[in-house]
Amino acid sequence: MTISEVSEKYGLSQDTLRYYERIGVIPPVKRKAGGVRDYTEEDLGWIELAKCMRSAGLSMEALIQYVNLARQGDETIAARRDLLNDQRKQLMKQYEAIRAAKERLDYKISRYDEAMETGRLSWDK
Amino acid sequence: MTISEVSEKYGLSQDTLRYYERIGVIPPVKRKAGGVRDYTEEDLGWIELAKCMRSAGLSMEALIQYVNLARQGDETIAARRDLLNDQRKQLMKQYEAIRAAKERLDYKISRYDEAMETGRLSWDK
DNA sequence: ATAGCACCTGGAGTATACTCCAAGTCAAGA
DNA sequence: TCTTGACTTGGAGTATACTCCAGGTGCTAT
Repeated sequence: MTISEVSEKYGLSQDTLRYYERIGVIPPVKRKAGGVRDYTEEDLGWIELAKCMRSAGLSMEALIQYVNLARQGDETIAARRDLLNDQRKQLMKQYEAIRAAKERLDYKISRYDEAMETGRLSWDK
Repeated sequence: MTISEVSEKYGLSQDTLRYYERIGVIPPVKRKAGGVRDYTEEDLGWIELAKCMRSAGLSMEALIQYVNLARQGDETIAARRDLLNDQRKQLMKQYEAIRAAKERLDYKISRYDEAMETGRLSWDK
């Protein structure tokens, strides 16, 4: 699969795909004649993983570490599991922060909806 | 309340508090003699709101817009409600992204936990 | 009165994550 | 053969959100 097809498929720019590979967020992609990238199914798996985790807010650094460990083989299984657990913890914190903010927004919005009838908003918190 | 007390109370650096005020994430804080900031309860409310929304990932720009509208009075009630609704939508998207990533992490972690017993990991997705 | 400390401002510097660009390679069609 | 277009690399530039710093002011305790 070419870079333009992968870019299309995942909604990531070609620059971003090359950047991810350059810094190690995904492992190196094999090239065909002329040095042109030819993405395999496995490459696509890494890209999808990176996209999923990035969209949830995981840092590039965490992804790079995970890829580095994965490339070192089975001795790093425990380290990888620990890394994933750490990231899961981060994610749960972020989840809670969003839940709290959403609750606050819902409260404010309900007050604004009321205010739309009276034309003014007397108290704000 | 002084800036050092506010910094302590909310876990935001003094630099960050001054920065938030400078760019308009919170409205201007009244000064006492010598130009020193003296935060009121209302100021603290704005800071807490900013902290809550920032921790959930809302952009500075959205907060600045909200503060600007709020400072213009009751004519902007509808605009503020719309802005809050937009931000709520963003938040729900982020919530879903995190949920999906967490699910994927949970799956991977469970496979790693299994692999800890056999010492290797045969398949990865 | 003077040393020390908390505070002030304006501006420069940093980290993260892209995003853009120049200059070059290569394969395919006119 | 020549041009076109997709691809390559290395490096520079950008946006966001801080974070740090120099130089200065003013209250307070000795």
